[in-house]
Amino acid sequence: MSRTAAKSLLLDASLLRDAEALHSALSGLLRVYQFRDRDRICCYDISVTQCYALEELAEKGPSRSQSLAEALLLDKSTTTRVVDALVRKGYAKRRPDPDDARAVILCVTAAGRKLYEKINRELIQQQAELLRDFDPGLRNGATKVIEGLARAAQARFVSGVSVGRCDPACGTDAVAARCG
Amino acid sequence: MSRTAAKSLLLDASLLRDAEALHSALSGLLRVYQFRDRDRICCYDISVTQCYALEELAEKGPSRSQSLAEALLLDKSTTTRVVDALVRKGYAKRRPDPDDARAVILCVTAAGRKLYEKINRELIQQQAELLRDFDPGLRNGATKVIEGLARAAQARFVSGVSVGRCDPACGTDAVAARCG
DNA sequence: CGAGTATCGTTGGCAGTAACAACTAATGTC
DNA sequence: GACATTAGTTGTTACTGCCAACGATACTCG
Repeated sequence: MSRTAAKSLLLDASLLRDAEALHSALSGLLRVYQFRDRDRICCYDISVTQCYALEELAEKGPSRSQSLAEALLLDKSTTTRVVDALVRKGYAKRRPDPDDARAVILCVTAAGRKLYEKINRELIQQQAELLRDFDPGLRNGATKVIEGLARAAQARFVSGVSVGRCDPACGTDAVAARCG
Repeated sequence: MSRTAAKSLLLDASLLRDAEALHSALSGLLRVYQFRDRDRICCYDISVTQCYALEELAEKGPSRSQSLAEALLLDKSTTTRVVDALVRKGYAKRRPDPDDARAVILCVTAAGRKLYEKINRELIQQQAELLRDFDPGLRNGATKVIEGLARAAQARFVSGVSVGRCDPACGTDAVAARCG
């Protein structure tokens, strides 16, 4: 055990350096892409979150409100309101669930699918322009790396029990507010 | 030119596939990390955007409101309000700019720096845990890829003239709202 | 069966995010 | 010194996101 501990300590220095670099790089990436999404998606008729919801419904098919919330990592109340907006704008609709009178089935309308596909095409087109400057061999690798990172982050940050989060180790003092 | 065009067409198929895969992977990554940030940062006393602002001021030093807005890719009015919150909570302060009576100099307070460093340490620690499962050779590569992607996206999505965005080619019809 | 409990989704309330437009005050420019 | 420009703030609107409370339905077990 002491050997392992020593080794782990040795690794820690470089690991922390890497973690810091990754953190910094990811911050930048997130910022730019959030900006891009605001900028592009909001040129149309819906907000970014609304578009994510539309995407989820369009790609994965009809869904209950709760599973949509889980997929989007949103609170159920937020999901209700996001769907409200989509319904109001005619891009989604709610149907009663025949199996459970409490639940609703959410699905996209034809207009919703059309809009989603249009936005999606544009976003992908933008990625294509960006990738065009990359070495073809790197392109695939980049996606692989992102996917791996996303998977790892999903597993680690979105605590196993699906919705429950903020494990006891969260922060050290001012945790009370949201994690109490 | 026709040869180039033909070649470009040939490339387009694989390029589009790659773009689609990247788009999808990035969507997931963004979603998980946004969730993580909400979850971790909001355990403390500030919101995600407020933390980004704090970070910018702590890492890059005092700054005018406008350059902070540019760095965060936010509207100047949003920036004003984000800073309002930080000032109210005692993490930042505004000082008059001796060179220009219209401008203000924004800087973090000691409490602000302390809070930022604490949050930052935690976020980096989380990345380290995540990276621990990665092959050491891959770790560095991952960061490189993310950095490259962020740079390319910055250059491409954040149109050259710093703040001006939504070029004429944006979307095709419903552009009016924000880009008119 | 029927009381108690759990779950599904909605609503209310609050703070924050984000944009555009209009505005004030200070600078520049001619 | 008039006129446009720039820096930052404020007003307005819509959306995000959380927690808590609620009504309605479903489950459970005595």
